[in-house]
Amino acid sequence: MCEFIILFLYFAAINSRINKHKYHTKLQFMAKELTSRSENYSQWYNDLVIKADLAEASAVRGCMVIKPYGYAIWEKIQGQLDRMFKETGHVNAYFPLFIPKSFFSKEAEHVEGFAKECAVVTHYRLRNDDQGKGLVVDENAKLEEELIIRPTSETIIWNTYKNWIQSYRDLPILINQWANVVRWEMRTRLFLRTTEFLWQEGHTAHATREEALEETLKMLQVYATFAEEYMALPVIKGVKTESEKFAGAIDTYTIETLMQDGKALQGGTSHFLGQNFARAFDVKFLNREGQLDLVWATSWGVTTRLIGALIMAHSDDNGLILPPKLAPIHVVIVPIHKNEEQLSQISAKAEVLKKELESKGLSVKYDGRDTHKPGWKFAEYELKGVPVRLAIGPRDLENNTVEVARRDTLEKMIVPADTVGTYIPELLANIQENIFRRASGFREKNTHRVNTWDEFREVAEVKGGFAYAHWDGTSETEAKIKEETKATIRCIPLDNEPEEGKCIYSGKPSKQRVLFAVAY
RNA sequence: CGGGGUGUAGCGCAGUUGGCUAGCGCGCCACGUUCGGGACGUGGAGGCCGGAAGUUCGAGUCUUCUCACCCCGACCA
Repeated sequence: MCEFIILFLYFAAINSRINKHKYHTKLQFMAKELTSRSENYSQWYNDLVIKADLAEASAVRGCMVIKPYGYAIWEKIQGQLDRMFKETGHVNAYFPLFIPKSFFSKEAEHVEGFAKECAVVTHYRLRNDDQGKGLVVDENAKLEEELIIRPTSETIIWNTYKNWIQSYRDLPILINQWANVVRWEMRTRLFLRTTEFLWQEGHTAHATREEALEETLKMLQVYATFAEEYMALPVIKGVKTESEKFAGAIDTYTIETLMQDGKALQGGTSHFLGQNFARAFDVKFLNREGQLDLVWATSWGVTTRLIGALIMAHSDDNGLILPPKLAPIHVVIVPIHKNEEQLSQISAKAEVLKKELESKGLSVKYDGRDTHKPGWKFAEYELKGVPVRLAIGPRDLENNTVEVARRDTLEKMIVPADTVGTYIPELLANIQENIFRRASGFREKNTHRVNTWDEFREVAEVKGGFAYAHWDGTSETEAKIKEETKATIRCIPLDNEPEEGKCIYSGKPSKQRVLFAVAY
């Protein structure tokens, strides 16, 4: 308690020192060449992915190259999620990219759901054509059984689990894998929907229904915590309707997020698979009572799509805004100098600050390149969403100060150089919080409780955002609503309060509101 | 997979009723002056005009086919 008070007073003292030197400037310039959100939101997104150097289209239709800066964000996401999976008792493993076609047909709903978008390997050899047509498929090298490139791994995994499980003592199995999957999509967009994408898929096996259900919800909560605390993205947890659930699941749980254009984006899913896959692959175990029983299953995943969510939730017309906890670079230091001598003095000072900040666990980049002017660098790092920028010029050398600029608000202030080591970590925490608060505020402003069909249509077709509305619980009504407005039921929220009402479409009685939105 | 659009230098574009050595801006390279919000000057490099076939004395330009990408629908994380 005593330490706490001392610490508090210490920070208060620093803050008052900073305030003396503080000035605010709201910057009005626009980043060159970046389409504004109001002009064309979807173009803004495309521009941003390219200009921030996150990814680009590849020579392969529908597939992207994730560039180093984009991949660095994915590595931050992976790193944190992997820690959280381990903390909840999971281990990593790896299963094959190829799945024998026959495995797929074993679970009826599952095939039904994925058959339309599978890439299939039919041959295993190429040869040089005798007629000079170049390299051709060797028809003599046809596979006995075609291989599917995994769109998801339930089938190969449950085929394997069958051999691992004999008794309740072999359970639970709590495995995750980091992998790539392929789903042959017609229309693709960088990060949001590509033919090949990276993801993580957890596959667990349990002795009881209760335990599997608990696992499903536990991992949903891991995703929700990750989204809110790391991505600074508020989520709504819920369960999918029959028509929106995973092919082969009993229930699909989801975290739903809202993007700046008013469209919803599913951030992660956790499936309660019941005994469906155990039945399909004949995975039985001897329970404590000495009876054979089918194993209970879950699976759960998030994909590189999260990077798309990160971009669309927070960024502005100047470029990316990354939450500090997922930013590859926390702080960039830019020198401002008139000559070589000044540059070397400033560099020396910058290196000291860099070391100090790095000792606090921050990732710091000093950009001492002489090939670009400071203004160019400012714009560049704003485009890339680096949360904090320090600028050091001759005036700062004289006054022993640095200029601190925060990316989320574009505010600039002068602070004493000696306080940087304590001030910056605080500022980063503050930015993380502010971004989350801003996204939450946006979501609140764009969440509507609607009671009539007209109100509903206005949200779906004009205003955008989430609509809480009564629904009669039938797939028919759900399909009609989608057909007429493009809005879908994102989920039935877990924290729903029961409420008597009438379905906005059919007028039939309803016991609760469900969450509707037009979605990505 | 249906409807619409675009392919000319790394990127964004111009290129006339078919005609001479295919241009412009940005970027790139060299040198110099600059550097507290995307600097400027001078010089330079860079093109099988998406690909194939055809019409023609002659094709970036006309015809056919093909491929890729973008936008709108159906499908999806």
